[in-house]
Amino acid sequence: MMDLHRLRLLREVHGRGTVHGAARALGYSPSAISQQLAVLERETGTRLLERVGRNVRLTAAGEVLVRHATALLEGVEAAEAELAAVAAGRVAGVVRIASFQSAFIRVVAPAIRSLATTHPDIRVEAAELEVEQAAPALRLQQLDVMVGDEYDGQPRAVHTDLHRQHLLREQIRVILPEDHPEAAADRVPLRQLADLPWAACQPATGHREMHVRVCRELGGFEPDIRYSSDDFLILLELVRTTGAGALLPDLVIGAGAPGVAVRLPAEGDVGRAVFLLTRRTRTPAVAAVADALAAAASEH
Amino acid sequence: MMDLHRLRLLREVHGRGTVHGAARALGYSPSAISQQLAVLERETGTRLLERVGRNVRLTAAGEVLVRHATALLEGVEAAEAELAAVAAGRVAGVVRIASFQSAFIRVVAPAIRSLATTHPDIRVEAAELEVEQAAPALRLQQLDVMVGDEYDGQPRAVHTDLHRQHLLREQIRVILPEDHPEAAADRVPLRQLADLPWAACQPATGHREMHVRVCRELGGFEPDIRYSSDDFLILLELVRTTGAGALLPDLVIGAGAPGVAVRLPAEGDVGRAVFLLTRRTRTPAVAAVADALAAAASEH
DNA sequence: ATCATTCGTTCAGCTTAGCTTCACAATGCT
DNA sequence: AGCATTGTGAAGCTAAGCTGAACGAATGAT
Repeated sequence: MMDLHRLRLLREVHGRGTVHGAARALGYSPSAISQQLAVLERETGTRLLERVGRNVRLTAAGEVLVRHATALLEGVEAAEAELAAVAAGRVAGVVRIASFQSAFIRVVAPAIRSLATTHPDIRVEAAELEVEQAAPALRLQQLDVMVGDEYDGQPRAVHTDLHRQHLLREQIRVILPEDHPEAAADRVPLRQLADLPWAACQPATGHREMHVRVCRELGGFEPDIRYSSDDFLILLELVRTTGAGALLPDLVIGAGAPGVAVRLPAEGDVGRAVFLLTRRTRTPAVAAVADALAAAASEH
Repeated sequence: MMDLHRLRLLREVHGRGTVHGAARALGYSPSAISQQLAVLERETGTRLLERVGRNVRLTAAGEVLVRHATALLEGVEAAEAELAAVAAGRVAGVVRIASFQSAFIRVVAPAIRSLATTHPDIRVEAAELEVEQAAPALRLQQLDVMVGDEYDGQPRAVHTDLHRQHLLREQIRVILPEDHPEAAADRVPLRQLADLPWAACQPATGHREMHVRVCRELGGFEPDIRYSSDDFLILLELVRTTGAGALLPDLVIGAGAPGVAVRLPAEGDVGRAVFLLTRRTRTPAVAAVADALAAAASEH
């Protein structure tokens, strides 16, 4: 078992370039450093230092080891910091979140904001990422929380080894140009919109499949999807400027969208569920983040 | 400074749930474990264990520490493994590459293939990622090598702290439907293609800007970009099926594309440079990967 | 060319971290 | 109640790891 103390000495020698310098910096005699590094070489069966002039330089193997050493020592510092925070009764740690766009804006961002005051020792890292890519990352510990969506009638893959928590349910709205004749009524019959050009996400996405399915089942027509983008905000903008229609969940609309009409389909309700996924064993920090996300979601 | 040995004992106790079990497993007396953990508690100023019945259980702080401990111990194992490989004269380590799509297929993938035999101890992780996002990741050590592209006349941001290495230069080709009248000649005058619908990448990408600029400068017209995707293979398919045109670099074409005509613009040459970026201090493993990428690139 | 200085390493000697053994209190099974 | 099993503490021993002195090699000043 490699010893951290020896690695610290090695790193210091690498940083200062001389054994004496490292000894002075760490409050040891040069002899101690030399002996410990000799032990490290014996343990690993590798030459780590070579003399050059009256100084020493690390060998290639030494460089390799020093890289790992710095990483490990940083890890120790992180451990000490988190432990100190936990000991003081606060929840701490790094939590990495992945989310799709609209939940990112409406749920994740507000949650991060409130966590900054309720749990200042939790460092949240967030990225926009698709659900399908995120599940493996969750298992590999590269990710701690992921926020996913699931349209009615299009169940996602079930991950029995992961913990799923419901966040919110929302309605799918019909988005029309303000001056569209059908925009007068509160509920819009989809079958009247068979000739409308549509804006939707790229093929092979949940939203695109939902769009096509809803038009077929409730509207009885094949939609003419003329514009596509995976960016919901762009879809909204496309409706406003090109006069196309769109089917968008509540989260995208938020408080309301200027320049477009937001209606419900007359034929029936279509919904979307938003949920979060974590590993089954939650750290306190992950639990706190999950709670904050649930609270932010309940605002909608 | 926290000691790895104590952390190992803590982890073992956590895993087995009893001090005696951990002692048996590690070949110590139970007393030794107990004493070392007491020292750890004193050092950190935290209670890590609590008695439950005649066994012990970790406190919340203990759980936190044990999580860091396992990560650190894994790090030590990785260090030992890499050091052993290096000592045996082989180059080892984990190298993370980011690349854009076409270089991924034509350069990165073949390089990975050849590295598997020339350097079996290098573990290569590769992801498709855009250049602009990758430079910060490179600095943060989340990434080791990135492959980027640069169209003539559209220089990328200069990163003086990173090392840039030229990989290859390629021509931009005019891709036409096979039955297009201009496809008869070897070199196609762009000005004859002013009325052609075009397929190109999304707005605000290097390729899209190049496309518009080339049409304006060499062709003297504003292109009617009707189809857009950031996936070059989709663009190629769009040309084959919809009859649109495209401007694509050699790497996308590869050995040749069935069903379309690949020509050069008559008005002059447009090129694209492909390069790689690493941090200035390269580890042997990163250097080996860079060499393999350069070799794979020289095939084109 | 010579000498003083600085460097890294080695050896002897000492201190103490860390182990074992033994003893003891607390718990749970029969 | 009796007994095995658990975790912890005290005493004592071994060896890891430190200091200080001595030595050879390299460098820079004179």
